[in-house]
Amino acid sequence: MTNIEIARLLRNVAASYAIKNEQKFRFQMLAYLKASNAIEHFPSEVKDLIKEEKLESIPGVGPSIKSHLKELIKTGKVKHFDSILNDIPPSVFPLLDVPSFGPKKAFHLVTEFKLNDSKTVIEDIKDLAEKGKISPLEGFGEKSEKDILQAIEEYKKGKTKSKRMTLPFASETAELLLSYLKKHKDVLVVEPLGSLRRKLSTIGDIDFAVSTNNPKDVIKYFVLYPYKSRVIEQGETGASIITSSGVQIDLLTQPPQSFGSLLQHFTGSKNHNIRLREYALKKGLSLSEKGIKKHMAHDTWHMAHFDTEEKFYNSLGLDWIPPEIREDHLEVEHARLHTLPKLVELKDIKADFHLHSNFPIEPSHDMGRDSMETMIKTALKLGYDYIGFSEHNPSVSKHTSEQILNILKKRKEKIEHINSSNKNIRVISLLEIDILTNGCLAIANKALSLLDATVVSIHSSFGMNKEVMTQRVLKGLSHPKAKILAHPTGRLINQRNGYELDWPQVFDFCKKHNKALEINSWPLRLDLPDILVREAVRRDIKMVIDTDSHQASQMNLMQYGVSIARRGWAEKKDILNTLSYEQFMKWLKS
DNA sequence: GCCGTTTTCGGCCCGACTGTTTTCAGTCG
Repeated sequence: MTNIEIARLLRNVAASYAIKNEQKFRFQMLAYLKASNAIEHFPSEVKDLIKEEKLESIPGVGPSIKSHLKELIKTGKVKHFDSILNDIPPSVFPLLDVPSFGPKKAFHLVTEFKLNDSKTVIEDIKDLAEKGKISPLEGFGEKSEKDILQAIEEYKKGKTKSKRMTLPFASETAELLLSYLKKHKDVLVVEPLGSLRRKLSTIGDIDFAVSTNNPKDVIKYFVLYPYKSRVIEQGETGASIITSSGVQIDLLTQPPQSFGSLLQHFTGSKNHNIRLREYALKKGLSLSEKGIKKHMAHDTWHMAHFDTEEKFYNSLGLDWIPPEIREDHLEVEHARLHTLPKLVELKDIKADFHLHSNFPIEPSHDMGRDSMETMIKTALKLGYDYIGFSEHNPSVSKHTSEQILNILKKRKEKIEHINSSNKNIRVISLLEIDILTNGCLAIANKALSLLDATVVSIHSSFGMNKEVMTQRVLKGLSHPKAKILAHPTGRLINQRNGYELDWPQVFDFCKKHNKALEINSWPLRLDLPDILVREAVRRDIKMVIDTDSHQASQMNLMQYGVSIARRGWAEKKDILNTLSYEQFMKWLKS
């Protein structure tokens, strides 16, 4: 059973508690939701943690849920869960993925109409709404019946509660609206926030905070956005719309003197804010997007306002926390103790090691579009001191080993020529080499000896089981020339999950043998994922941030890789392409 | 059911919005 499946099961248990008696089981419900959320995003699989006796390292998993999870993995079911879930028709749960459906509404409709088929329940409700059978029910009306149809329509188009867009797509969508909002005279400051500001690799919906003294007109203007398809809600301080491309955009406003609190609140994450409010509550303070409320004598409250985020955090006795790490992963503790990491920044980057030029290498996979010279020019513009070219190895099936040797000799001469004629930048001769299914590198040692080092990666047979795949990767990486494992999980966001690896074993290997893991900045990869970066940082594994550019214009994707590194708490010392050329070459030959 | 810089017991984040109500319940972020 995967973490995602377990998380769903726990979510269903929480929903069942809410349906049975939300008041009575309020805290059980919250506890199960918390555990569900934590497990869904935890870097190690529950079944592995059980083996390693480390289940309690998941925040929100205590003695009770721990024993339930052990039972689940051992027997495939949990008596306690069954006893809770048994009273609830299973057809309630698929509805929880539909926007605007929560446990109560789903249960109400399922029992009212005796809808017992989980496979058809969404369609069944759609039929009932179309026939006008829902509006007469107590607690429902004409409008809510229409809203149900709308929500199901959007669900079927793919806007489920978990469907997310890629970071660059979200950035472009945000940019359009940003320039629209800035045209309004009462918009003093506008910032894209939420998951976009925290630089998640995927974005759910786009949030904006506006500083204004005239929220009414700003909101009116916002909901008139030409590319909107409809308005979801509209209030006095905020509104939500859906764009014609199906993206939800939320807007919240505050006057300038409270803008800091608004930024803080709207940036999230939800879990970070919950942690922060729990922390504040112990000091007798109550936090919201309006400011910090302090309980005074005679049951009165004093509200403190903050125009900047720094002042907001500082007034709680905390250092300002970079948005990328506001995920309730101990950052509040570190902020209190003044031990937050100094995260790596884009300006620290001095090199890029994963560049595909158009050198005629007759590669095994896609070739680059631009010449080495063009990419070098771009590298200089980006302020890099050195770069590494890593074209795919020449196709093995189409060449003899002699031909491969000749191609690489020519490439070596070319790079040597570049280095002797251009003193502004150093070029390292690398290659991205396939790790074959048997763990061998795709080209022979004689050819490899023409290179400074190699980047290695998996491009075939993704379906191997975890143990075999791990041995394959480690064997490939054990070659003395292999120094960097590129896009280590092989995932493509929204397209494929990547292969399975035994991560503790991979980390240990890298540490012992001086190998680096790549953080690949390609928008659909962003691989290593942030949670594995965090684990690598904890274990002092070195990483490199690369763009995997196939043309010069893509070299500015570096920013996304840096974002992922920052989300994983990486500092300058963790990232090898912050080193000087000499220091890096020393590592490369180590 | 979880958790600890007042606590191993007694707390548990906060507010907005909508629809259906006439003071609230449900959902969301």
